[in-house]
Amino acid sequence: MVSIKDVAKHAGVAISTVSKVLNHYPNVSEETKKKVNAAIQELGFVPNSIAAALSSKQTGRVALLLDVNRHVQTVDEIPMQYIVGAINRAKELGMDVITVFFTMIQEMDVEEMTRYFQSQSIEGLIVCGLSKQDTALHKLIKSERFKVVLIDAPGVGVHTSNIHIDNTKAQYDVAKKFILENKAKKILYISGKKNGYVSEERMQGMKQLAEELGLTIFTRVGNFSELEARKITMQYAKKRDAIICASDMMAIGAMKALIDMDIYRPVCGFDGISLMGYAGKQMHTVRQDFKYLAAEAVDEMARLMEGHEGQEVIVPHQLIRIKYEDVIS
Amino acid sequence: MVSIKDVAKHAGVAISTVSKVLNHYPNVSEETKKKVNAAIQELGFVPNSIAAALSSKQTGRVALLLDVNRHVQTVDEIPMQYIVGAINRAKELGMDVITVFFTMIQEMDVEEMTRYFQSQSIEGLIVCGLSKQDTALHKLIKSERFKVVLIDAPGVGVHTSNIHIDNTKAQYDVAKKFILENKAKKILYISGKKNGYVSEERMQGMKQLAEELGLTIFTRVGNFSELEARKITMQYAKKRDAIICASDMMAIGAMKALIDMDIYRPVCGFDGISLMGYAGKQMHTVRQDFKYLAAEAVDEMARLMEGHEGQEVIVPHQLIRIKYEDVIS
DNA sequence: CGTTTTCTGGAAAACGTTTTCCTTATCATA
DNA sequence: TATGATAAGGAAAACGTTTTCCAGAAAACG
Repeated sequence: MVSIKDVAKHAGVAISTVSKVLNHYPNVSEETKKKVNAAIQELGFVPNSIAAALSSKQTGRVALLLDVNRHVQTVDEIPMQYIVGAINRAKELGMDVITVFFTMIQEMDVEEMTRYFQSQSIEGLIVCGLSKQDTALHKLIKSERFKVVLIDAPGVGVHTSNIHIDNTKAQYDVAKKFILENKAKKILYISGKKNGYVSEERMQGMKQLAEELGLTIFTRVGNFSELEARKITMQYAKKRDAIICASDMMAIGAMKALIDMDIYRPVCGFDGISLMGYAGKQMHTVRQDFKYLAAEAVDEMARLMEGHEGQEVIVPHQLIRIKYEDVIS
Repeated sequence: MVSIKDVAKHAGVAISTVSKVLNHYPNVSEETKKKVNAAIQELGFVPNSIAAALSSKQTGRVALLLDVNRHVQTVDEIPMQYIVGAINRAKELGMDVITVFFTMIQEMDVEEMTRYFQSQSIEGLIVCGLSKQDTALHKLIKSERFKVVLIDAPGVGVHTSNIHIDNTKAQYDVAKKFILENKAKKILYISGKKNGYVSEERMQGMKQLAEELGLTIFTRVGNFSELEARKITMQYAKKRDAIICASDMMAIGAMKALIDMDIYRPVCGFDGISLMGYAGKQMHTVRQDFKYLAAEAVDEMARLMEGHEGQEVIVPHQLIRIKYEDVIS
């Protein structure tokens, strides 16, 4: 393995000089730079990032934390979008590769997590879909031992940023459009997780809307589960004239139930996943660009690593009517 | 940051002794072990894997290479299955973190890849969906600089294993069952990628079957593309009485086309993806357990890293009739 | 012409481990 | 009792960088 040492010898300079060239230090003459670069070329030198990390105490390693519950459902495309978005952006930034973790977040304690990340020399955490019960993770974040970017959860600190769409407004807007268009009066709202941040925000949007329109909205907790939404629909849809779901997966569950019951009710979703295009007719929904969200999260992480303070970032969303033609590539 | 040095001092032993305890060396007395472990506990010592890697020249780092063409289609769940399967198994084995790469395999050259993996101190590559044109990657593999496990591509060497189902047999079996059950005579076969290994194997299965049944099978290259399969179906389905596709995504494309054309033809797929359950009626297909496949690939990588020679691993598949109820969780 | 400042580049410590030798001490064997 | 074998643990080099500090040369200044 050819090292910086060999390069130094071959170029007739000191080790430190090679390092300076490698890291684009200012105080190296053009001439020396050329010599060193020539030596690098000739010897086929490749810097060893492990050694660099050890020496500089900076690994640039970031972990992407995904909730294990999400991909039990294999059709859920959102985690993949996060991964693709994050990794690609990380590469663009020359940031060290992102490692993906599927943690049973609920089951780990702070100690264990800290130990793990520390031993892996991970400096930053991008956390997707944190909920209130994840106490250990909350503690970890508060400890400010790591830079943290939260996707879809609140929290700002010196080392903590968060990024998400305006869920309240999005739910309000899409539901309003949907309700007015369908002249719906008796809404069944299937909400997300109890204690989930986004769930509560979306619920808030529904409440605002209900008040504004003078409607009472019948709500059931669907837990972001397709199956649960299906059951709820089975049970309550007959007496309602429209169904609004806090996620597309639940909207799919609802639609499947309606088909089984052989009745028609308009359904409104949330997320804008491609699967919608396969599963049903066209449908009102909120389109979130998860890849973009993750890419922005990485950018935000980069900011934190440069020493900036945490902040809240709101990314835009779109109201769409999704259908098969939109998702086929 | 408390280091091995601090532990040594606190326990009143030498640095090397602590290291030996950490790595379960045999020649350490129980007494010393206890002292050291106590010190580790008291100081909250966490070993630094970066330093260990540098010193031992063993990182245990493995990269999972996924073809970028695959997840342009956001609904393709297979890459995610690979990721989950591989990462979870890696964790079980205590193997070092798996890094996920989305490569435009065709566009990379050997130098670039080698440099990248070398600089990241990556020792093993799990490659998914290699095809014949990927010359650079082929060179890289032949160079035997890295341990390689190929998923769905042939190749065995001292440092190279491969793992896959028996594609020929699977295609033969599922097609036979499908054809006999539907009493089909005029088959349209939509094949995978030209020059793709699995595509050719599956094609081989079809040929065997055609010969055996005395049928001529009309084949078109679908390139594993839903859209392409849709077009092919539009063009040729009328004159055929059944459609067999080399992948479920293409089967979905075909079914969508049939709906648009308002004609019925039985369709046979391959892969057993959950999306099938959402997109259509029930359908014959071959179920591959991609998570398991990836997990086995990681096991195989572990074997290679222990110094064993490469080998070919065939994993089992299942013939199934997939439907919505099977995939909803 | 002497003095200070600015530029370059080198020497060496440091990062936190692993690993290879050595040195004792203990023990069994002849 | 002498001799070798074995067990336990220590000292120090090595891994490949970064980074701090220092030295010398050249340039700028008065």
